[in-house]
Amino acid sequence: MKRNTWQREAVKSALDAQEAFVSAQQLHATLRDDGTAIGLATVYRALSDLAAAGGADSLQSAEGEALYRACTPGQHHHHLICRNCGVTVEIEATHVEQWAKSIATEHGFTQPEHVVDVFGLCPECTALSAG
Amino acid sequence: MKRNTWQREAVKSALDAQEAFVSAQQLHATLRDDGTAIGLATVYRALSDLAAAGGADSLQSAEGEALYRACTPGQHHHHLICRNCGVTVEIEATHVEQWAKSIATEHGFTQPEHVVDVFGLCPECTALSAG
DNA sequence: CGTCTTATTGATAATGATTGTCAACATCAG
DNA sequence: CTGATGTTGACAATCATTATCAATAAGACG
Ligand SMILES: [Zn+2]
Ligand SMILES: [Zn+2]
Ligand SMILES: [Zn+2]
Ligand SMILES: [Zn+2]
Repeated sequence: MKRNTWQREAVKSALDAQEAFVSAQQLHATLRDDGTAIGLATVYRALSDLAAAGGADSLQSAEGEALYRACTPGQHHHHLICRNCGVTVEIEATHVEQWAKSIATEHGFTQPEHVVDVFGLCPECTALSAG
Repeated sequence: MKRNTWQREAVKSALDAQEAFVSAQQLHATLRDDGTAIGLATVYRALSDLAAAGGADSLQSAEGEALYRACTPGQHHHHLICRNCGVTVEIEATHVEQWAKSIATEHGFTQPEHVVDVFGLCPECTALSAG
């Protein structure tokens, strides 16, 4: 049976406070800086559970790090992510969903899943890099 | 100046011989099994260079491993990949290209790039898992 | 409230892919 | 051929993530 611990709550609200995708390491550092003594392994476990339960989205950075972000549960969506500051916008991709399904079926593939992410420079980072 | 070595050639043709995405480790093992004595670090370097030069596609497995596959240079495309055996089909995604560009522009993001991959079970693996 | 079962924690070790190091080596222009 | 230097490969180092496991604490039950 699953128990409620302040650790899991702490991770959840620390994640809610982020507006960008963050790694387990970063979130752990943030928690520690805020005076929350919590184990690194616990943060990993909490994030993993959150993602599995649909309470968080996860993706891999270009370097292979696992990044997490709070999201509205039950809503399938994708992300537009600033590759400089990490700020993230949730986006709908209805056409892409259907395209992915049909392209898989066309080739006889079953149980299709898809990875769809768009990376770019957000307006602010664009302005900075142009300066 | 860049020099030609048999090692780089060996990696390139070993990659050409694969019909699925493979990791550097796997390719190194294959080469060794074929009697080609080559260093692991060299395989990593060769694959990295190949991908940078556009001679190979790369993606990250769900476990975060970097996987490579030979591809036709200059051709932007995406992949439909069997999550069981790794067999891969190159797919066009014209609509998705445009969607990615416009969704980025809509939100003021510049220099958009995108990660689009479809995973599923290939016909053969579907048959096996159904048995 | 006290007790008991057991899920959870967290310090630490272990894992495993990838990268850095650097002396020995091989390529190729001259 | 020969020298300058790009490349190799064995090995160590990194670094994110996972496994261990004794100690802890949640919460069901009486
Ligand atoms: Zn930004
Ligand atoms: Zn989708
Ligand atoms: Zn398959
Ligand atoms: Zn594309």
